[in-house]
Amino acid sequence: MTIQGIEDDLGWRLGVLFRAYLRAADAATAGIPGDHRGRQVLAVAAREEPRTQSALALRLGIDKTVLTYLLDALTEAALVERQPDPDDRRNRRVVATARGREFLAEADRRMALAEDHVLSSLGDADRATLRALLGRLAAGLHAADPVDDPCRMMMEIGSYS
Amino acid sequence: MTIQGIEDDLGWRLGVLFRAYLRAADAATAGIPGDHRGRQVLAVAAREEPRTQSALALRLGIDKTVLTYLLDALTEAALVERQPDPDDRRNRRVVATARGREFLAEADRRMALAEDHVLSSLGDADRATLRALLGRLAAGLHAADPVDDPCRMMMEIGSYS
DNA sequence: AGTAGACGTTCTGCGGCGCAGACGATCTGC
DNA sequence: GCAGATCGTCTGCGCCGCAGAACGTCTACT
Repeated sequence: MTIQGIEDDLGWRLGVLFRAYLRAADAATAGIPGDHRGRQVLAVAAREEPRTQSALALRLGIDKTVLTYLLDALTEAALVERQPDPDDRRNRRVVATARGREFLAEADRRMALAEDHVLSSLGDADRATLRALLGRLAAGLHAADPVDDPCRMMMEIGSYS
Repeated sequence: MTIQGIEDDLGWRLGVLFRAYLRAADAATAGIPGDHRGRQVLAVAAREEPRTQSALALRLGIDKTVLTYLLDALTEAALVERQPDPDDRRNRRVVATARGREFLAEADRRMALAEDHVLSSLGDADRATLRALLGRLAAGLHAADPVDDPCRMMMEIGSYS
């Protein structure tokens, strides 16, 4: 009924959704160091075994300095290990331990429930549609991510006022 | 091709999208104190004139202590004013100045371009679908927000391990 | 072989923000 | 009037993104 309320704002919608997701995800991953981020690190470590920590951080979109102490915590909990790369001793391969894989399986089970909780406003078909659209969008954005400088976008938009 | 890559994760997709949106939005709102958050405050102030700062903060999902210095910056730039409420002198009504409304109109124009940039992977029909789904989702989540304690969700999920 | 530059990881410092707690000013119910 | 609640502000804590430096390691060039 409002002329143009804030709920029409894409940023507001994304913010509300993202915050709700974060709270649900952190509740579902309580017990894993780093909560939802720890689970994401664990998931990539278990399923992709990235060659370098930088690659892992870039993939997750988190800062490499944050990944350092996230890995410290996960290592201390014996969920992952930093293995020296014999081919290039600068690199640290991050691999999940057996215990880490168990935690990941349990965390994934709980995350599925948390996601259902967040998406509970939508029916099954709409959830699938939303996931698909988000997937295409994120894939495109992540591919363009390293190159995506605001400067170029600003050139499209033009200077202020 | 991966068995279950991280790009299948809802959280990863949301994170990539949200971060991309934030960067685009902050670039588009450069010049407004508080960047994209300043614009949101300005938008609510101009279009809804909330009775209290608490209501404004709750509506935007930001912390009231953050809103305090966001309003300080916006006030110093003469975009909004804190007006004492004659009915209840504890409250501060936040209203946009004429200059604030001009800035908001310009910012909205630039934000529309920034959104197009973020959503450029999608066709017009898919963008509309995504916006609609996000709108329903955010509306439901925001309505449940104040009551949405992780504890209740955890009861649905069950205890760990 | 030797050296300069590039790369990966870690550490430090800065700034922003969510969160909890405290405080003064103000309103409301008894 | 007075106790308790509410609103706005301030302070302190912790997390995280970002920039920069330091150190070990690899690569390329001479």
